[in-house]
Formats: sequence, structure tokens, C-alpha cells
Amino acid sequence: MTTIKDIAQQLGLSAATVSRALAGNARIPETTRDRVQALADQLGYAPNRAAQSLVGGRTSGFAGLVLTDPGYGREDSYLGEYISGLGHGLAETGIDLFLAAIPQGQSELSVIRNIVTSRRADGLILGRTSEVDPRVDYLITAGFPFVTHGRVLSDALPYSWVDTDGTAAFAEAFDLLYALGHRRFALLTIEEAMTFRHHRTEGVMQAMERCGDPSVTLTIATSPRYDPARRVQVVRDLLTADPRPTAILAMFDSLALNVLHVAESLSLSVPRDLSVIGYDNITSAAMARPGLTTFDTDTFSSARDTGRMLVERIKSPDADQQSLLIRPKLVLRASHGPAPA
Amino acid sequence: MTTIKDIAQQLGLSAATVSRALAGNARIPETTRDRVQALADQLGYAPNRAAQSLVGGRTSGFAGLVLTDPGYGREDSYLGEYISGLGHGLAETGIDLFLAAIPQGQSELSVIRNIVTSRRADGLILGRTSEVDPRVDYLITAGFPFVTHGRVLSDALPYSWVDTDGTAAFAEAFDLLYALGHRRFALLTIEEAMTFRHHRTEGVMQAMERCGDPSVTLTIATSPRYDPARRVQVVRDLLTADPRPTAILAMFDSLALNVLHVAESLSLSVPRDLSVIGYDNITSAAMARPGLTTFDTDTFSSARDTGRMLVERIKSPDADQQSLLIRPKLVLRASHGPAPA
DNA sequence: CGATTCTGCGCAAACGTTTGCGCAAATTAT
DNA sequence: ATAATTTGCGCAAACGTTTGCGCAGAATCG
Repeated sequence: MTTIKDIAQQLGLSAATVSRALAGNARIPETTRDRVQALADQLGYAPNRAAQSLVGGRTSGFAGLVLTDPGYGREDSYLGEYISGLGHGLAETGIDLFLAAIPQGQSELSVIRNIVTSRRADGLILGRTSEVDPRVDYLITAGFPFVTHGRVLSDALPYSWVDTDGTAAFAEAFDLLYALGHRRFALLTIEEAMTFRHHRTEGVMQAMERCGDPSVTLTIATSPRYDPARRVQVVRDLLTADPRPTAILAMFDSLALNVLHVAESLSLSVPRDLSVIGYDNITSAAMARPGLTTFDTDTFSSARDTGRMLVERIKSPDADQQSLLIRPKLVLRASHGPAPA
Repeated sequence: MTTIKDIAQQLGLSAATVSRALAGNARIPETTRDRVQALADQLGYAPNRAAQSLVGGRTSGFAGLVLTDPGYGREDSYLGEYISGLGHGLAETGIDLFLAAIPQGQSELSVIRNIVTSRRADGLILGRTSEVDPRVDYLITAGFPFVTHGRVLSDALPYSWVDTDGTAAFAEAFDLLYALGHRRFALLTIEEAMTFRHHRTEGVMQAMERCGDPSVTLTIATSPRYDPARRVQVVRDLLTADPRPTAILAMFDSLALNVLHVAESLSLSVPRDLSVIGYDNITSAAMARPGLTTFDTDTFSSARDTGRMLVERIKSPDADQQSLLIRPKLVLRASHGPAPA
């Protein structure tokens, strides 16, 4: 309600001087600065963001995140942790996070384009990156600051990213289960060409090749999006195959928890008949019985780092791109064990 | 990048006409409107939000939500569902949600004050309402549109809210367990004077009084905030009391899951030795073994309704306050059963 | 045919802030 | 002493949009 003009008037100054005083301009003596600041505090003055952002293409003070439907059932604690982390990473520098839902009938890309052209945000965060990602292409050509959580496949593209090292993790998971005697492996994956699918699959492949054991088999089962019933069916088919795989690596925890459930309904004992390992360590992973062995990716911290990185990009758009690859930590619980005889 | 002036120039019109044409003003003939719209689409024009919001105290197009730390451990799927719901409720009308984290050393109230005075949002959503809530008082006197998710205790205050009927639910939970023969009840509650604590406690009290059975006992145990170890200790004390309560009503699911865990570590069998009922139906509640009997509050939908209600308030600030009390649905799983002999 | 109404559009002000330029007074240097 | 610099501040433009007012020309009415 109070504007810079109110302060100026009450102090017998001009708006320009008040603006400079509040900005800490050196040309304004400290005595004046103090007077202005005091009155501003007393009046509870806060600059009108719209006016600030209007002048000279300045910052709007917002970083945007487009809410997409993951489509594989509730992602559990993931989104909440992610958003909290982002918010905190950004808040340190006074930038707020804004969330754009995708209106009926629009594409995510069109929402992003709209945000960029309407200057509603100073930067964007992109989640759920796919191998070839039109959003990344667009934002690079638009010269708009952004950071992705996850990579794209091409590493020729200039952009900043934070990701978890799914390749290393899935190789580690394979090695762990191989050492426990497992030979019939299955990888439960997803339909879409998300980049993490590529990397995590790669990890399993590499580890399999490295161990060089010809008796190892790997089945790849694809879990459909948007269709819980068929999702269950795929797992059921996998677990009733003959011979049944004894080691299941799931792309992420909610898929792994599906496996646990189906196994229960088939009266298969985990980990006696079947070992299951997930990825992300969502809270349900700890609650499930048996507790799910998985990889902790510290979603909160990595989201916070993503937020910080975005702030960097907004502040110095011409600086070099940064990237951060986080090594997930194996969390040993009760869903894995020695291969059945 | 493209402004209304660019369009005006290319079409040989004035900015005013273009603005009116895009707004669908009746004084502009359809032919002109179409020409303008076509070029706007072609150029990918989106109005600069800052400029829009500057003129005439108009809308900024944002609704704000302040991120607070619940303090009782990860809230699991709750925050994610809530935010998704809010986002969708708002997106229907083109309003975006923005999240403000609380910077180090600031209070939530000061963050809210700042949002209001800087006109960064057109309306606010308040979660985690307490019995007497200074945020509500402030926003009412400031005349700023807001909707709370949860109530305050006084019903003399003019504000709009969405809440779940914890009183009814907890009475129902009591009745259910009473009918199963339970007589020694415990209510696991929280330290702070959140309004939901009042209502849920009230529900138990009312049901207890209504049944009029003098043999019923109720222990109230308080779970501390920010301290997981003490949280476990409180539950442990509760479960090792002599005589031990056989029916535990927990204020919300994550507390109930704590009980399940401690019970497991004490080799108590749920539901044979102990019945546990939670509230909210977070995803972990379904994953836990035994599955947690709880109340589904349909967080996504109620958050969506909260968003819609806020849009109403922003659009017609002088309309009557609205409120919405949602009756949670009991979800029967395996964590409750007949009282032990 | 003159008077009135309607149609299509433009002018200019306003929203609140920042910032380049400039100007007078005070201070310092010569 | 005058000249040069510094200090403290104001003027005015600019950001992109909306909107009240007004003005021509066309259409309609009596």
C-alpha cells in the first residue's frame, strides 16, 4: 500500500532519492539513508515487485517449475521433498518458486513458452528430462536461464544440470545381487524415453558385461504408464515366468513396491524367493515390509543444489554451465538376500 | 519479447486497439480482432505480467503458499498431493501458485506481510492453522484474500476455509474400536495448539461420553516436534505401560506408523495385541505391514477445492465467506482388530 | 436533409519503480 | 582568490499494459 512516493513526500525528498537510499547507493549520505530506511520500516514498505520487474527487464523474483503428472502412480514423498528442497535453495537469495500446472489441452512446452515470453519467471527448473528433450532445446535457443534435474542424452548441449548417478547405482545393485548368487535378473523399466531409464539400464548392462558370466540372464519388463492394472499384470507375468527371475531391479521405488505387493499376492517370499532393489528411497520404502533395499538419492539436498545452481545461472547467465552428479547411497534393508537354491 | 506495440505497429493500429482486441472488447469489430489475434499467435505474444499487474492494482496472477516445516518428520506424500491439488485448482483459472520458503531468521508472519505489501500475490493459502492464528488475524485486518486449509478455533472470524471433519472421524474410530471390545484407549497427539488437534481430540471425547461406559480409559500421549528419538520414546512408554492401552488413535498417519514400528520392535503383534488407526491415508499407510487403517481425506481434491475457493475470493472479495467441511472416509486395512482377551 | 446514434479507433494518463543526466551548493585543490 | 571536484539530490524518461475520453466517419432516424 505504501509506495516510494509516500516516503519521499513525508521526508521532503524525491522518489529517486528514496529509491537510491533503499538500494544503498553511495551517492546518498548515510544520514539520509538511515532516515529513509527508518520510515520505510515504520510504514512497512516493500517495493512493488511488478513495478520493479517492469523497469529494464529486471528480475521478476520467481523461478518456475512446471508440474507434470508422473503417471506411474503417486510419487509418494518425492515431489514434496523435491519442492521443499528447491524452495530452500532459492529462498536463500530471495527468489520464490512458482509452480505452473498444465491447463487442460495444453502441452508442457507451450506452458514453458508462455512463461518465457510473459517474463513470469527469471529462470526455470526442468524435471523428468527425456533423452531428447524439446524443452531443453527451446530454452537454449531462447537464451533463458534454466537448470535440469536429470540430463538429456546429448552432452554437446550447453546447459546446467543436477542428476543422480543411476549408472553407478544400478551397476552396484547388480554386483551386490550377483555376489549373493543371483543369476536370473530382471530389470523393471518404464515406457518412456526418460534419460534416467537409459543411464540406469546402462549400469546394469555394464555390470553384466564386466562380470562376464555367460550364465547370467536379464529380462527387461516395461511398466505401462497411467494404467495401474496393466502395471500389476506386467509384474505378475514377470514373477510367474518359468524360470522365474530371482533378482529384480526396479527403475524406482514405487515400481519396486509394486513388485513387493504382487509377490505377496503370489505368496512368494521376499527375500527368500526373490530379491528386489529400488531407487530413490521414498518414505514408503522404509515402511514397507520387508523394508525395501534401495538407493538414497537425497532428494531434498539435490533439489536444493538445483535451486542454488539456477540462482547462479540467473545472476551470471554468461558463466560456464555447471553440472553435479550425485552418487546415491545404497540403503540395505530386507528385500534382498541370497539367491534361492 | 514481442510486445503489444510490435503487434500494433505491424498492423498499423494503436496499442490501445490491440489491447482491446485481445481482451475481446465489443467495440472492436471481429475482423480486427481476428487479425490481431492471428498475428499475436504467430508472434507467440504473451502479455507481460508485470505490466498487467502494475496498472490499476490489478492481479499479479499468483496465489502464494508459505512453506513451513511440519516438524514431525517427512510428511510423506502429503505435501506433494497438496501442492498438486492446489496447482490444479488454480490453473483452471490461469492463476499460478507460488511457494515462499521462510528465510533463515524470519517468521512466517513477516514473510506473509512482505508478500502482501509487495503485492507479490493476489491471495494466500494458509496451511497448518493453529487455534489462535495471528496470520488469519493479520490478513483479515489487511483485507487480503486468503483461504485456510484447516480452521481457527473462533468461528466469529470472517474468513474462508476448507477442512476435514476430524471430529467425526475420530468419533467414528472410537466407536469402531469400542464395538470391537477395546476399553483402554490412547490418543497420540502433538505438542502444538493446531486446531486439528482440538477437533480430533474433541471427537474422541464426544464418542467416549456418548458411549457412557465407565470402564473406558483414555491416555493422552504427546509426540514432540523436531525430535525423532524422543518421539519414539513417548510411544515406547505408551506401549510398555501397565496396563497397556489396546487401541491407539494417532493424530495423523506418520504418528501411527511410528506406533507400528515401535510395536514391531517390542514384538507386539498388530492387530492382535494392539489396534492402531491413523488419519490422512498417506501412501505409506498402504505400504506398511500391517496396512494401516486410517481415514482418507482426499488431500488432492480438498487442496483443489481450496484453490478454487481462493480464486472465488480473489475475484469477488466482497462475497460471503465460504467454507467446506469434508467428511473423511474410513479405510479399513489390517492394523485394527478385536481387543485382546 | 439535418440531427442523432453508432462504429472503429487513437490519445494520453496512469500504475511504481529505476536510472542517466544535470544542477546547485559545498568542499577541496591550485 | 579562482578553478576543479565532490556531494546531495531532483527531473524526467522508460518499462508494457489498460482504460477513460474523445473524435471522426458511417449509419440510422425523423
